Amino acid sequence: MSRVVLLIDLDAFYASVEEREDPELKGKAVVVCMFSARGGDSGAVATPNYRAREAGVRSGMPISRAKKLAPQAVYLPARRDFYRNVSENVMEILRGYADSFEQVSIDEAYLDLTRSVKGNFNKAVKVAERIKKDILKKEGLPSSIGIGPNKLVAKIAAGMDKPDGLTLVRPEEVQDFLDELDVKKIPGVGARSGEILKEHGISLIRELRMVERQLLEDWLGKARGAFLYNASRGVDDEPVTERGEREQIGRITTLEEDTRDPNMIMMQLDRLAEEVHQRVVERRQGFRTVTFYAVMSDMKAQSRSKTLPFPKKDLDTIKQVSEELLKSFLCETKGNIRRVGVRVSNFEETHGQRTLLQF
DNA sequence: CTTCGGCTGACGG
DNA sequence: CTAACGCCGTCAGCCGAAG
Repeated sequence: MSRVVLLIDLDAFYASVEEREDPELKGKAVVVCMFSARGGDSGAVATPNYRAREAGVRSGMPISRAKKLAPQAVYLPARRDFYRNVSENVMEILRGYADSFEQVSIDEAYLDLTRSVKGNFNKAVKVAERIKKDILKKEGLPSSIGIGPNKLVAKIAAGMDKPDGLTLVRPEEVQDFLDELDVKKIPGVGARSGEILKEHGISLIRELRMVERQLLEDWLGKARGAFLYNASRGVDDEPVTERGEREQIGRITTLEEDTRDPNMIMMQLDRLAEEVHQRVVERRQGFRTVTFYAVMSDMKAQSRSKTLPFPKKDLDTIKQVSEELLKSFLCETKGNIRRVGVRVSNFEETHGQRTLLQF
């Protein structure tokens, strides 16, 4: 029996939450922004609502550019903690419908319904309609749903009819559905991979399907090549499974001005370290790796990391190691820094630590 | 040989 | 003025060193 997989995507999530909170925004173009510490319009668009998208505003776009396209829009600062809370409420609702559940981001989740609808896609559509009504009623948020025999197809289907859409792709329809789509519709094919495929004369999934696996691996790397070989055929065996805990915890910020003054940078780094530490404390494990991250004036990113012999969980370790990494970074690198960040990873249980330190 | 550590870059929300 | 521009997180690839 075919699997039945749903991908639920909350439409323009941040903007929809703001619209829900302030009815005055209804009917207006709304752009939720991440403003940097530089003041003015420095920063990027997090989420434009669909009205703003009509004007050409897109996620990730500089705010200054968005304002040229949509000067009349309402520009709001992102309230991420608030959105995270709303997201948790929505995810709890969704979980209740699923045989198995996988949250993939703040606004997206996969549900496997194979058992509960006994492999019947018509029933799955009914469930999807109920889910959409449910989150609209309980949380006041619109959503789009894709239904397919696997995560890949469900995800692409969800993007076909937004906002407030519902798209079903039955197993027997998968190949026809995919064939005429642009390869960039495949999740994992972004600007770079799309460019490489284009250079080889490939723009449609139909054309991608004609390429030998080995060739795709040569062009795009072993893993991506193999993935695309399967994806072009609608084949995806990835199970819908609950995600574990984060593997990295990090914070990054934009400096008020580009600099390479260690004192200025350390002030920010200490602040970031404290926020990272707060989140580490909520976790029962310690980290072994600390990474210092810098974006230079030319926007190029670099990082330096250090792995400790034993897991640690204290603030001082984060501060001291990141300072040490910053110092050596400044020695080895020229040019001013625009953004800095600190990240911890490589989580491990700390309990065995004492005996190992005895030596 | 495999695994780990360090780093970069692509990708997505 | 050679474009502008956040803040997350995941994964793969590559390289050299270590086991």
